[in-house]
Amino acid sequence: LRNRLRSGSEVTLADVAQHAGVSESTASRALNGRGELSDRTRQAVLEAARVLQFQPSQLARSLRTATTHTVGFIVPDVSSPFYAAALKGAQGALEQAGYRVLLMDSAQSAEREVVSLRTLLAHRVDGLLVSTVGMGHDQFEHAVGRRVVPLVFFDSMIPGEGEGTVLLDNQDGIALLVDHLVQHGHRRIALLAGSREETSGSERAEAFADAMRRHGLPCTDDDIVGEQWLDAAGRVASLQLLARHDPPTALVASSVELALGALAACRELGRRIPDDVALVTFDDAYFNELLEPPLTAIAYDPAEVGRRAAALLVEAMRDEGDQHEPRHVTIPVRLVARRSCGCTT
Amino acid sequence: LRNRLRSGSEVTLADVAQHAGVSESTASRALNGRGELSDRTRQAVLEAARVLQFQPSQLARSLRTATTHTVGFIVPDVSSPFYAAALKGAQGALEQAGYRVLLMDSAQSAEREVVSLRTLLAHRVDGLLVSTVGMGHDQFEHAVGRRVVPLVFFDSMIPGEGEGTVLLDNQDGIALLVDHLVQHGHRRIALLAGSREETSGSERAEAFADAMRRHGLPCTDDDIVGEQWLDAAGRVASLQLLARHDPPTALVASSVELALGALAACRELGRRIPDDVALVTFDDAYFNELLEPPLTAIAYDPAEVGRRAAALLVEAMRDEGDQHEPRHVTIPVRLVARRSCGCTT
DNA sequence: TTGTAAGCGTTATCAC
DNA sequence: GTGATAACGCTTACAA
Repeated sequence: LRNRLRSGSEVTLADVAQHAGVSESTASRALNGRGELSDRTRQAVLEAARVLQFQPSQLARSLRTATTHTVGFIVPDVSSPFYAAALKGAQGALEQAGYRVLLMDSAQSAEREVVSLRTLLAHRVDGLLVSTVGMGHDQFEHAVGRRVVPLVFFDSMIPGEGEGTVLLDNQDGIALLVDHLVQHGHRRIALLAGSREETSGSERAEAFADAMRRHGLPCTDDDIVGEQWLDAAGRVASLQLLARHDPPTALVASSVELALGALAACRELGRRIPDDVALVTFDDAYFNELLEPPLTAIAYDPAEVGRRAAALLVEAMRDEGDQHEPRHVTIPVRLVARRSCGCTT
Repeated sequence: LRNRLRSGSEVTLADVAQHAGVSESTASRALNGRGELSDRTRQAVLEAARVLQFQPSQLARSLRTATTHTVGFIVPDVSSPFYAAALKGAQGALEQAGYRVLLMDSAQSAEREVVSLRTLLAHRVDGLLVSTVGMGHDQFEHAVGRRVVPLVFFDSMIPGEGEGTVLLDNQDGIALLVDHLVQHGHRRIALLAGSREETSGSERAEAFADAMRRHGLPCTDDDIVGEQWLDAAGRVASLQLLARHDPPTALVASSVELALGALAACRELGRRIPDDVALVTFDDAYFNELLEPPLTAIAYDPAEVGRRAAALLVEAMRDEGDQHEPRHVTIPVRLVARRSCGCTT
């Protein structure tokens, strides 16, 4: 009783055991439903725990069992709609599976990502969910060291690393966009690109070049501009593109932020969408419909990315022993045509 | 060496000590910079730790020191732009102060919020940052029990609880909106309300009634409609309001989600903004400028809410002993006039 | 069915 | 300066 005051006022298993008149091990068993024991003692222990409002220390439990039921989650920017949604999806799925999430924001820096990784490992997380900003293999290896926790990448990966990856169908998304513009008769098309250090950035850029090539259309390095996922970057890139002597007649934005930047640039320049220049984008934000003009976009469920990644990770943590092949899942995307491409819906 | 294989392949302090040829206590001291010890041994230990890639177990450390350097963060919905931004602000500030964040999403349910609280306490977090969906005092007391961890509320609080609160200036924000509409000549104004269970919902509703009263304008319960922060709810409420025989000439949305719903409703009904009905809103999302028409809104820095809350919490955790008065901070807001109110900027 | 005791990886209090 | 040793709060063989 007085004991409680001393040790941080926490009720411990010892208190419960004493109150119930049994040993600590019996109390432990009763609470965890392990081993056989009489109904009377079990009830007594449960009752004692209830009365004392006992809450087992996860710390002590984890130290003993070498499992924390905690997973680390690393993203370039939690406040971005995509990552926020993915986080929500993952958090929900993980909580259902009995895991807590420890969150880190790498702030678009590979260096901070490495630090986050180490911090999370020091906390002995049972698994890791990461969207990398582009660590190299060496950097990654150095960060995790000899540690062997299951890890799954989502949205952005390091080839050959991790027990799984969950990526959007970037290839298909960009192809849908370009095909659609070509159907509208466009031939000079440019891409507003994001960071090529990230998988989604590089895949979308490559997919763009592929699609253009497939249609027999010209596509040089000059037609793929930008390297940051910021609307400011989208604006600058668009301004630059539209200032050409022979400007593109259509713009493909690699993300909605970039598209917003393009929209702003067009207003500044007095270019009308889609008449002067068409605009289509990856990411179908919930406000796309309400913009002027409504934006033609690639839609998908961002929370699903988090959920699938979580599912893969939970599986990997479950049978940690066996060494199975890394699993790769691709999240499907679809085209939502509105007015910014030239459609008159 | 072989030791490592046995115990989860983790390098422990014992390994470091052995490698450096010193005792565990000395190794600990060297790594933590406590106590005086010769430069030679300190170097030896540091070197051993480096070579072995030693990473102290935060688990063991926490169990021993009774401090986890972890804070729990509870929000109604991480994927909402506001909470995502607040989270980012808080995470950054906490990380700088040496704390990790354990995230929980209450999914708008008081019940789940209670569960989250208990989970976090079981993990022995050093502090709590929570935006409540509206637990009652009793529910709250029951959840935390006799536990005494510093807690600060942000955006939504429980009166009389916690070591501090960080709220937006809801009163001022709504007043600015109503005043502005009145200046435009509006007299029949209605409010699209959010959940009155949350502080921001109730304060905004009350502020609206106050402002109307102050201007000598009529304001009954019928003029304050809705009770959820969803755009779908905003749409339904708007539809209902505009279907009246004597519809309001201006709508004040309590949040940008609600405003988006209103926008959608107006389109469906063919009502033109601001000519047929004016629309203004709390929350200045980055796309407000690009909507049609651009939305007049109350702007503020959502990340700042998180940062301030984190600062308050860190302070409270630092001098946990002393019992000082709860601190309350109010985040200032400002009006950004665009076209949806009738301005012709 | 229940109790005893060892141990998880640290830090802190003593001695030496 | 440095090293035993005892916790921290729990789980789990192994005994009884």
